[in-house]
Amino acid sequence: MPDFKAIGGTVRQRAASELRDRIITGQLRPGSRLDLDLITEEFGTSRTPIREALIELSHEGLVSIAPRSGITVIGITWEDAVDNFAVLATLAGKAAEWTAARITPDELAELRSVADAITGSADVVTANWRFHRALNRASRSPRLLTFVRHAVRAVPSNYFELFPEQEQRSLAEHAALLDAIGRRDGRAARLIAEEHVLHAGEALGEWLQAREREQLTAP
Amino acid sequence: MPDFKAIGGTVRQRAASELRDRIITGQLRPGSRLDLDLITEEFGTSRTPIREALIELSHEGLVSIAPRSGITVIGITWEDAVDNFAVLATLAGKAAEWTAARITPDELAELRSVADAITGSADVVTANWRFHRALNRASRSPRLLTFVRHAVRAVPSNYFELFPEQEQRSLAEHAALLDAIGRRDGRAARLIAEEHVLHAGEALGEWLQAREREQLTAP
DNA sequence: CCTTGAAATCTGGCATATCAGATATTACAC
DNA sequence: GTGTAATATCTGATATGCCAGATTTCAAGG
Repeated sequence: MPDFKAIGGTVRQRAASELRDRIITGQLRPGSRLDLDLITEEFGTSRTPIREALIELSHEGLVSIAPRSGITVIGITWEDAVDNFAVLATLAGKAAEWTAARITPDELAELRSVADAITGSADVVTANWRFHRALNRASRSPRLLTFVRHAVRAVPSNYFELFPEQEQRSLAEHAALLDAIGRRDGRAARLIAEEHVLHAGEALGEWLQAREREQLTAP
Repeated sequence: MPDFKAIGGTVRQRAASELRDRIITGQLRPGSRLDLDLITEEFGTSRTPIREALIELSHEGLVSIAPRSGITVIGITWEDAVDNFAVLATLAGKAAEWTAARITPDELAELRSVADAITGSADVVTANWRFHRALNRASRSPRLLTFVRHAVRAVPSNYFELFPEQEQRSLAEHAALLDAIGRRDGRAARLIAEEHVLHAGEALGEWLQAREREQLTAP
């Protein structure tokens, strides 16, 4: 979960982050066309960094760029968002599996303490994020991490602050996961991690679905 | 498996494709620095498209761009390449699961005929690619497809032509997969597809490992 | 000899102008 | 009215040039 609230250094990164969020949150509707010069004007910069930000989003499947023709928002439906979370769950499962196989005793101890730090933390969201980051990193797979990054980017940036009520179940799942990793049971770790993330995805799906109904009712 | 031998239209796409291949195949070694102006000169274009191509590769985790400092090849070790294939296997498994749940009878019939067309085809590689593409598309998940694309891009472009001896096992696995999908057994489809791709990954791993030993022996 | 800091230099980020493919428009023939 | 081809226009792609942050160099001070 990189770039978490980190609004990057370069104009390009900031623009990509901002535009991504507008698409993911539905401010920019699928099918709508984007005017490069208009965005340029809004951001008060030149076209180059905006253009490059949009190229980035096109690789993420959020917009479609037709050479010398136009830029169209593809966006993600709420079904897509749930799919994305399911993919994230699959990736997290694989990460947990590899972590179980590759983690060192020191890292495991560290991971446990990071997990314990979530309880009673003033900033549960960040603490939780740290846990998952440590977990993923322990997989020692830079390749896998790039995929996790992509999946996390497609999650609305404010999502992780939305469901505090999930906290109890989440903590229990963390404990079970750590237990499996401690036993070096990769298969179990994979299943638990996958379910864990999937649960969060289902909650997101319900929220998005409800919001879509609202928007249809009172546009 | 998109962009298969499609060397894109724009300079940026061609450059990205070419540079990616040099990194993946090891022509550009990890740790080596890239000179933007040098590459520009080689491609006979301006810096903009080359720069954008490198930005793309940085998102794929293949190079590291330090703002106003330098561009360094990260590359992928052969362990990374195997990891990448394992990720692809995981994604393919998920795609097969969803395909089993979402495929229409028409699509299934079409998929069977595409599978049959592999046997005795003059171009087995392309026929095989078509099958996997159809399989993935039937999952009806644009999100998942973007991830599959990313994973496929990190596979050496000539890899799929390297191991004809795998053909028999491959065909048997395709049949088993189609059978599972026909039964709408998502769980089985996922397992079979995952194993299927993993087998290919293992072969790649052995090949890369052998090549690395060669290079260490006679550099 | 090591530290420090200022200047030279290197490098990518950004701004701007121009180019070319794609699309829309218009005029004309039928 | 319909089809078509010439043309005007729109839009991203590319070429250049300049700028600022990062790094290196090197000399002065200790």
